[in-house]
Amino acid sequence: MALKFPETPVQNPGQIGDTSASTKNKSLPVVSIKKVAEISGVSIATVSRCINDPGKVKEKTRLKVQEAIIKTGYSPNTLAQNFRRGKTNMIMVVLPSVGDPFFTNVMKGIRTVAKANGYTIMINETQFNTMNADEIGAMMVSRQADGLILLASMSPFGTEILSERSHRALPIVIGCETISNELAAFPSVHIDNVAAAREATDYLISQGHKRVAFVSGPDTSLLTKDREFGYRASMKAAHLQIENGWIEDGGMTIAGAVKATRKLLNHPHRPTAIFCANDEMAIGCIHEIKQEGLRVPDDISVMGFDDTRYAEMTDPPLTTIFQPAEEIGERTFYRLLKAIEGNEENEGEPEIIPHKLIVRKSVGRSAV
Amino acid sequence: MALKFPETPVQNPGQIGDTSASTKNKSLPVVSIKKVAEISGVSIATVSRCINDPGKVKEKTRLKVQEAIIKTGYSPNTLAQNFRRGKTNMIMVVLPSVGDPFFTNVMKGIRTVAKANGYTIMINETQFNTMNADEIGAMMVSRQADGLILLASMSPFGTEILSERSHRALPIVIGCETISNELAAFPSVHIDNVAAAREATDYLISQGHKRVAFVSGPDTSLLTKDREFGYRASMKAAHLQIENGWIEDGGMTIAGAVKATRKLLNHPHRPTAIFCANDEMAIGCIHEIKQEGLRVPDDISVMGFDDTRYAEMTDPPLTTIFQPAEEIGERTFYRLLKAIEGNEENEGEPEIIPHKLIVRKSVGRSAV
DNA sequence: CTGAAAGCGCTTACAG
DNA sequence: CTGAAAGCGCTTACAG
Repeated sequence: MALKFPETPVQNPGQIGDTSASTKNKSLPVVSIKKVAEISGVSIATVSRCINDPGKVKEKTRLKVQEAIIKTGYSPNTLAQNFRRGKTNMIMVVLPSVGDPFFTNVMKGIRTVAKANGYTIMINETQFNTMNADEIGAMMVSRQADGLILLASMSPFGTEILSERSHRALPIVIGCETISNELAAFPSVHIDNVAAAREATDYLISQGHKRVAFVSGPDTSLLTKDREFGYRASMKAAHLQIENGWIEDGGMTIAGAVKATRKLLNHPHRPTAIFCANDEMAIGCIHEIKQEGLRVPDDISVMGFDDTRYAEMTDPPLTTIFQPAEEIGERTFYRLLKAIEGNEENEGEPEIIPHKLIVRKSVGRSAV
Repeated sequence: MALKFPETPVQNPGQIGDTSASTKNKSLPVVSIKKVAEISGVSIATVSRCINDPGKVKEKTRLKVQEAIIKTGYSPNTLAQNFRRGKTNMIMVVLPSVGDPFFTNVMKGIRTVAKANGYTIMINETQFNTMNADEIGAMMVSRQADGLILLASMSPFGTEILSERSHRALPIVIGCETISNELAAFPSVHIDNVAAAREATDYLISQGHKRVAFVSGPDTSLLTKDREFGYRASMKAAHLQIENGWIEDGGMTIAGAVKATRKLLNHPHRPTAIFCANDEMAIGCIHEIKQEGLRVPDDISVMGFDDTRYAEMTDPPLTTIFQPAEEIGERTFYRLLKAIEGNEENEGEPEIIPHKLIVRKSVGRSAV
């Protein structure tokens, strides 16, 4: 079995420490700690102390060094610091897409706690691609961050590798996403997607709906599967049948939901209510229903999931499940912090955050 | 981040490396190049060559090393590599907020070109705070990325520092945002916001509107100022007066726009058309207009800006200005690449990407 | 094709 | 309070 070596070797990396300014690239030579030491007439150790532990340095020395730092415009080479310390004080958040409104508040929560603990956040988007184990593994071993928060869906395939590796590389916490058995060893923070979806469907049924359809995400999304599972459980408990074609994949996007909705509207047994696995799809769903000349909720009711800021903006305003995104973010970071510090106590235990049904105007009583 | 991750899972990880595992933190000692060299009976230089320039190594040696790499689960310490090479192959993108739909396609464009050139993207959000020169400066000197793409608004205050710094640290390209004089030395890629806003306003006027209001972003946003400028220019050219209170700050958010719209609706000379500086605010604006029992566009017309994926979803669908977000992203990265390579030729020259007026249904003929 | 060695810029015990 | 020195893990001329 062949090892994966980098496809492109580094070309002409240039001479490090070369002080001759190139003609093309105008950047001046970067000042190192050595230069500062030289100018201020102390050792590099002392310069380092002035920056990292000023209390240990005599006032007079410190001022001398400070002056040299200002004069030279010196700033420590973070690359060298990180390398030397074996720590970056940076954590990486992996999410599906930067433009997904759901993550606004998750990030807010993460950032709040991160900032308070001296960590910088870097975001990496998968751009809707399901992360595979290799990609996550690569991040884990890259050491470019002290920990990893995974908010993106993972391909269930090959994830066993991770649990094995997890003990030799970066701490990981999984947020929002439901996790597979293979990843059960990782800490996770999320709502109970099954229960929430069940509650949503129960509500639709309580409004007299008997023909309830479900717009799901892609098969690879465990989270979606959980929501689908909750929907199925609710229907079953109410002795309602799910007809063939009532579950359509909307790909978690507006465009996908529009297509899925079109199919549902053309279904021989047209549903009276459509439960979308996220608000984004509910937006597309409502749009398509109206496009077909039908009314929401008079003709068809629509239920969303997430309660993003757009949920209140749809016409009619969307009835949906609220996920406490900010809180999930906060807790996710908190647990990562514990894992980084080696103090994570409930490692394998998922932390369940309560959700809430938000009743607005997109669900009405069934006409049939 | 270099994606170097052996495809093969580690065998018997417990037996590898020394066994001084701490009790609390379960992570095993990480394997270094030295260990691999030892096991395969070659020098670390050769191990390094196997990874970075396999062509230079004898087949037989390579296989031996490969075996040791697989056996140990070795993966190069990226921190050390980056430090040693003085290069990260990573570029950092700074944007205002994760969850802003506008950036979906900008990022898509950036990522496409970045990937093709072997760069990894890291995203940093300012979380709606205007970046100040110091923050940008800190990123620039941190060397944690090879270049910086700024998509967030910058406080105009203190930016002179940057132009000074720019010649001693990271290459920067500014995308989407209009730039101030102080930053004029940086390459930038954006649409002509003044012209686009003028065109939008001209269109409203062409539909018979004489009382046109403008919902702006915060004062710190140059981009918004440009759009406001275009609006003013159009009104002036049509000899239409802008009444006091017709320009309201909506903070670029839905909530802000709702408030701004409320004020506009209560204005003694109520506008017949409202031009919002972005789609996000237009969504809030339409919502508030309907909330007040008025119709769009029958009673009041609404114009957006950006043409995000939600523009088509509003009811009525939003008439707006299309920004070729993906193209902006591509061009922005391309210019950054040139700057990193020291080949940027039109450094100070902004690159203007064409915009387009998209007519949907939120603007009608003025009733008055 | 391979190894010994220098060195990237920093931090930190250690000794004074 | 300060300096000399070791060393983090890697890459790469240089010499063979």
